[in-house]
Amino acid sequence: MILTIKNIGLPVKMEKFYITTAIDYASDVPHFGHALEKTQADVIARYQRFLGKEVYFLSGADEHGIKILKMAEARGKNVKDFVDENVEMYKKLAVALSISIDDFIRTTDKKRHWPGVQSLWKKLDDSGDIYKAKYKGYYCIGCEAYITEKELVDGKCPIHDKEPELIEEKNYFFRLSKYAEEIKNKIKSDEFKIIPVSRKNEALVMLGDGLEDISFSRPVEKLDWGVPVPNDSSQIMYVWCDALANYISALGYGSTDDINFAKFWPADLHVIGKDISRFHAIVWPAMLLSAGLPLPKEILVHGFALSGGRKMSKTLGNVINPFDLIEGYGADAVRYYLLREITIFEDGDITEEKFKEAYNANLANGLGNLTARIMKMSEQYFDSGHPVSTWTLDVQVPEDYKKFMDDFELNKAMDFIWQKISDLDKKIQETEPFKLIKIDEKAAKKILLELVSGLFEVAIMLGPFLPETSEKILRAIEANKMPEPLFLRK
RNA sequence: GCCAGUGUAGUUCAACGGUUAGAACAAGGGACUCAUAAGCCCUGGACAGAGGUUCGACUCCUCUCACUGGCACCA
Repeated sequence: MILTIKNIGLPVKMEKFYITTAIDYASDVPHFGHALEKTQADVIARYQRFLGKEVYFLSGADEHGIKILKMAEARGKNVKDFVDENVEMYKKLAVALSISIDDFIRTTDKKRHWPGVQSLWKKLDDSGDIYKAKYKGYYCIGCEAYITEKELVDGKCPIHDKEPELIEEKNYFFRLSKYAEEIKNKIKSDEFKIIPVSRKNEALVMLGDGLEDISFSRPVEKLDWGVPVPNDSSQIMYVWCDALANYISALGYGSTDDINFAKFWPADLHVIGKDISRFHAIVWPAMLLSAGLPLPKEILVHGFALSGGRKMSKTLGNVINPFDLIEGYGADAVRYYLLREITIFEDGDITEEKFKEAYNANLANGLGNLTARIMKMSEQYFDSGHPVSTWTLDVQVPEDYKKFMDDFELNKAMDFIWQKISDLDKKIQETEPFKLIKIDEKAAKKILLELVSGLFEVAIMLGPFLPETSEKILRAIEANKMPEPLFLRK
């Protein structure tokens, strides 16, 4: 690419930026919500790279736990094969959506993940925050698992219609209670920042009356699909230590090669869903404090994607498969919808009708058509005498755009870009260069140059959002050629 | 149940204690033609309900209704 961007304020020293998504539970294939979170995180990662930072973008899979064991069993599959297949689909989704992850960590990875998890456990233990105690719970023999009181229907397991036994067992607990005050202060002061503010307030409410210690392991005879507790073969780690540790195990924490850990930790941003905000706002920081590690700088809690205003569910028949949509409209079109039509901090809605409407209005008629009309004129009017590569396209990224991006207001940044697109359409209408060219060639070319510059600016701003499309537009400008239609009307 | 939040045109969102409550998409109409029958211009359409505070409320308060989130060792 010959085109260069001037004046975007590249920092002198290369800053690092460590960003993560949640690791996805490999009990099933990915659904629309996974596509949402990955895409949101991807835009932030791409924007940070654009700012000149050295970005480490991590995603991964959470593959342990009783639920996965059951699911595999129900499908008559070996657990390992079962998670392998599902994880493959998550990786496929990332590729299909152009998610620019640098790394993908799996909790079943004994070489990369387990050493980190076990090191972390030992650290917590060294701090005196791990202790053995009795755990009481309702155990359903049919399920071979504990079920929560809330799951009970008339005091019975809803699946087996049997009363569960109240049993006690010994397992390890983590002294979560010890860190409530410290975490509260860090959240309050934004030293550990939770956005949006509504989630921050929720976290503070949860911390309000202190915390109870949490169960951190399970007896191996109840659950053997997980990471073993160090120095106690009778216990397997429960989800907290195992899953949350992915953020540091991926960087080599606790292994011989921890260069990345030294370089990238603490995380600059954990992108997570509202369903797991408690674990990231409270449990994870407590573990880090206990281990003497710095807390992540920020966590971003996003909403969910609904379909027709309701949760997607097979029974309702409103499930939208991300792969189908990508196949039908292309990755950038799906990204467009996820990033603009769904507000990052709130729940958003998607239906095929809405998707198609937004696609036609904004991608085909808006961006695609604008690119075609500008580039057609450019191709025609700037022929041999105007080699495009010598143009000076001095484009600054507007402050408004930067502000929205820095605040993670992705849909507003998109709105801003589309305002530009609309302005350019109006400008063509008002100045009519296609008529002017016959009367005053010089004036027409001047206007056209402005239009191409405007399109260039749009393409640059679009980079983190629609990488493929941005690239196509930049190439078209560089070649001074009207490209193939970017988005065909559907 | 408790705590917090939301409720504005068909849809998604905006705004402010005070001239005719903005925008986008969708709908209807018009002039154009560089373009993907796209774009541009014009038009119709809304403050959940009931009280109250105020000279005046969509904006503040109370109640009602609806929805959402949190208060879970569900991942």
